[in-house]
Amino acid sequence: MRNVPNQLREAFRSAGRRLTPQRMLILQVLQESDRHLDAEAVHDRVRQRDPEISLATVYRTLALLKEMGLVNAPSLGAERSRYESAGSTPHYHFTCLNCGRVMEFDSPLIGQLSDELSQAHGVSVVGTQLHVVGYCASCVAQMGGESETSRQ
Amino acid sequence: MRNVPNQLREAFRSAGRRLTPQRMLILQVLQESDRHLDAEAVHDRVRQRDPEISLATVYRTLALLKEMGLVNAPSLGAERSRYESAGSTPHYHFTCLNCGRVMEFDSPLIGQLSDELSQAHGVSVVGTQLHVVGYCASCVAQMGGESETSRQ
DNA sequence: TTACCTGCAAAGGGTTTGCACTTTG
DNA sequence: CAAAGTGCAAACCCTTTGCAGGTAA
Repeated sequence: MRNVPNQLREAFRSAGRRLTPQRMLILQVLQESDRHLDAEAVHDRVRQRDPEISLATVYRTLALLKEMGLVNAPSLGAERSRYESAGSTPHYHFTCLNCGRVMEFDSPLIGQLSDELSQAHGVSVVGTQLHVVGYCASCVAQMGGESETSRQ
Repeated sequence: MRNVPNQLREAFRSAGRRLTPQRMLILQVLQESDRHLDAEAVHDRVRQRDPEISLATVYRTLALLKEMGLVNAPSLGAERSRYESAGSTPHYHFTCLNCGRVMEFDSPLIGQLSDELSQAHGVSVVGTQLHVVGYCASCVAQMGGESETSRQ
């Protein structure tokens, strides 16, 4: 467990977490992969180097890494499915990671994006879905200068 | 079961589906709600008018309505969570509705969109997720001038 | 009349957790 | 050493499904 980037060591230390071989391995697998992996895929790859590692540890580690900001979970807020009646104007969503508030918005840029995509790749766009996550104005204000990353 | 918009009737008829009271109720609840509801929330509301309706029916109906394009499920592809190492360039996806091919792309417009959102609403953007669906170039060519609209 | 639907209850499948043992710092 | 982490297996929870009895068209 040497040859570990100090930055990484430090990230764990300052978060009061331990840098275990399992965690390093999982992080490594994610870094080496160029595509998004689900927990099971991570588990499979990790087991090639450490057959003992459990799926539970993979889940726990992914959650931890995500919390630490070392890993992104594109399907952020992997909450249950939500539905809305169609037919209304297309709109996009912003979800606050702190308070969970969902805001809808729209922008002409999205139309531009469709056009750009059509022209560049010759595709025919039927629909777009945009999900932005971050912190809403009031949570930003409330958190002020705190450097703590908040839990979702 | 009269006073039903003919358009709706027709939508079901042409899809070879039946317009049952349960389905109408569910659709109605979704239309009346201004926020996204998960299956359980839909179930709760629907039961206020028909205590007999089951959660299974709600799930089946939501799937059907989504398939018919009458309902949107923002969390498209409610697949399992996927993870990627943070720090890599953000990328977005285009999925072809015909052949299923997935293409990744990127555009500066997305950055602009974040900026726009930040300025307009004072939010702090952490990440964006864009999913575009449509038909890829080769499928468009192959399908030629067919006018059928496809389901999302 | 007959597909298609519904309710019920059980099964699925991804994710989380309790527990006893191990390991990091 | 004490606190954190791990493996295992059971528990969870949302969602799906098999079945037998309804029901729209």
